[in-house]
Amino acid sequence: METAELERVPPGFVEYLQAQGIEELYPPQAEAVEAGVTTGENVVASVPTASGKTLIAQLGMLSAIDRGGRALYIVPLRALASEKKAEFEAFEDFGVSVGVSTGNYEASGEWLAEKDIVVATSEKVDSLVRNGAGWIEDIDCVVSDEVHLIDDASRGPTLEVTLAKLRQLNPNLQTVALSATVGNADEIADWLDAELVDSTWRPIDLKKGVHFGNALHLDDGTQRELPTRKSEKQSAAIVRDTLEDGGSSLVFVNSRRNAEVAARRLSDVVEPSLSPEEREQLESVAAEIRDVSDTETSDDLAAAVERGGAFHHAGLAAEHRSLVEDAFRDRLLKVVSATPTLAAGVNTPSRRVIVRDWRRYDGTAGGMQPLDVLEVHQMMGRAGRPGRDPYGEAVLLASNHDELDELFDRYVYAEPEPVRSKLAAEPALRTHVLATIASGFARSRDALLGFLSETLHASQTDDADQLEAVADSVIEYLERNEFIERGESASEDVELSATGLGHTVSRLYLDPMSAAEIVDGLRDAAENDRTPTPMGLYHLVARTPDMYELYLKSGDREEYTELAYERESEFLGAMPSEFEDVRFEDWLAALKTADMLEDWAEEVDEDRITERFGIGPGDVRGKVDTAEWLLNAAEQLAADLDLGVSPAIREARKRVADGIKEELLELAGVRNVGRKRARRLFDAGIETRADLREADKSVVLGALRGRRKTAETILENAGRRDPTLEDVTADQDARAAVERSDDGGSGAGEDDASADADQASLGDF
DNA sequence: TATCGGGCGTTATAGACAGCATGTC
DNA sequence: CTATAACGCCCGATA
Repeated sequence: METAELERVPPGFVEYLQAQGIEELYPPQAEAVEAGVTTGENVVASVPTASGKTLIAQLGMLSAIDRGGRALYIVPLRALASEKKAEFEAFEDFGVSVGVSTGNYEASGEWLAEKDIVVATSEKVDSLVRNGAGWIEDIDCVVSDEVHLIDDASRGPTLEVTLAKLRQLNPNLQTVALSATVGNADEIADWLDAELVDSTWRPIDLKKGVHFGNALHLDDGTQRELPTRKSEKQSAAIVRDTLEDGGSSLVFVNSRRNAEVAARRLSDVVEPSLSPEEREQLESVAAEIRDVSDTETSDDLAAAVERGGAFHHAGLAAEHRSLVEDAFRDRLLKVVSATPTLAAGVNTPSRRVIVRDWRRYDGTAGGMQPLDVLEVHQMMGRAGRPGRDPYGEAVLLASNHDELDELFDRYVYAEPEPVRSKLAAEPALRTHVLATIASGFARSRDALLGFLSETLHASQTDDADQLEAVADSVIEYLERNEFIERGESASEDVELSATGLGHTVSRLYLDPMSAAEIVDGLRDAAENDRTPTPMGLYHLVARTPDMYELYLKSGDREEYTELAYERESEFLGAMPSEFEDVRFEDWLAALKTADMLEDWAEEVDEDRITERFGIGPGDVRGKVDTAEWLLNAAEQLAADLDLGVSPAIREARKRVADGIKEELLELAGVRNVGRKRARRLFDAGIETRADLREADKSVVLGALRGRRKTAETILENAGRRDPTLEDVTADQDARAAVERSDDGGSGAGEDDASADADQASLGDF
């Protein structure tokens, strides 16, 4: 089918496609049109990655918009939300507006009501539904990207419940679900009353294979010689081979450390082949990476990037990750070794994909477990860049002949697992049962069970008993913790309604178990008439299920047991017994997490923290972010319950959020003043907002290292009458002081280089 | 005498959503 | 309970 034949899409869209050289629809896309994506029909598309899924979604959304409707695009990751937004923004040329809504970006619900297309994460959509955003009911077409993630135990139920709610809110809603190739796409289609487009067609050929010894064995039965040199690893040989062919490689490994080690080694392979121009460009990417964070991880990454390689895992800061992704997409980086983050994230195609490790440590299973077929297929699906590579190649590595056969059976020829709902589990139902009751979707036990019968879970099981049993125990839990109340029991049914506290918990998007822990801890403090300390609060939020705790390493047990006794008086709620309580281990892990948060709020340097706790900059930022979020929730719970501890919580929250000691709170409240600037000003004797308004301008300028423009903005934000700094020279004492304490910080000031000379002489001394 | 390499025991193990109200170095 | 790779340490061989 030709794009010119497309109907029911906004004028301009066909031209937009043609401008990109798209004259003809791919077979799965044509199938989707036949199935009725453009006429409002529900469609489930189960097709390989990079086979034009997005266009199917666009056809659904744009035809809905053409009919005067609006569309919602649900993604699993924030990074994908930004990627999709950027992609859809091209539609603004023909009058289709786009907005994003994720936790950290563009929260305002009303503003989104104006947009034709809204991109959001599943949790955000769930939250919008809970908070009664009116415009959600006006959605005519919802797209669920990566719908197979319903299978994920921790986040899948949210997507499942959210889709069920959207469909209940608007019975005429068109649902377009995009899935990787899975074992049971037909079941998903049945659940959503959708037509199924099930295809294995790809625009570029994907060859899958296994490398063993000196040969690459491919799934079409052919073999290619690919020798490993002496003392060279298989992955190095394959990367070298790809390089000689002018392509890039993506290597999937099973741990962060393996990713870092592999990047170092594979950079050795890549480095000699770099051109001078490439070296120069890589050098500048490396500089940007070092700018993101001053940590060992950051330095190691920059060192690899300079040599044409990189690693990629969740210990990296988000900016690190996008720098690596962009440089790899631009073909500047020739090899990236990554943990599975990259397989699920933004689009990073590569000529060759090497799945080096196919087993991963899993503590709950007690050792190494093979990866799911679906996961390996997702990794392999990254092979082959449309329009750039003639084909893609995905390779597993075997170390012996038996493994060669095993890998072919297990992954190359294997069907992916079916998607199974994980809804019938207490943690998932705890939060969704409360939300369903609080937002009025169900006002009784029967209504609740009725709603649950519309989920994928119900369509996948014959007897509803299990779900019902879990739901009942969750109802009991929620009632015991005063989140819901039972009302009249009319005949067999029981009325259910949320308490004020329950509404707050649902609105804050907290796991009820986290809320219960927080409420208990805060009540304990209030009853004993104690003002909680920051450490007490950090520990309180660190031990909730919403915080992913740091892992206890060997030796940590002793260290943190000691710390626990040392600071026993600060903890909110009873400390479990060191000898009798199995929860002690978890409680200690939370203490380690709290200790890290306290370090951050005590202005300990990022690189000291990452070194001390054995984590990356991405972990620090992630935990700080979560703590900030949970402390905000705690503050609102405290206010709701009138516990009188809100000011202490607010202070602790601000301190982790900005990473500052108490004395800097006021300064950091000024716009454009963060952790570092506040410290510099304070050390120069400017301790308050009033000081900022009255202090000697040259001292302010000196403390801010002679950055005139920054200093002016800050003075203005502090409310200074006459913020101009013309004719003011930086106070050299103040300046020298900050540069000394910055420990050789990189900067020359904007206006003169003489400060560099000063610094050098100080350094020599 | 300094350096290298093998053998062996020890150690550690992927990921990342949400509230609220706007801005770090 | 299941694995694997990297690393630190010790020892002995080597230039």
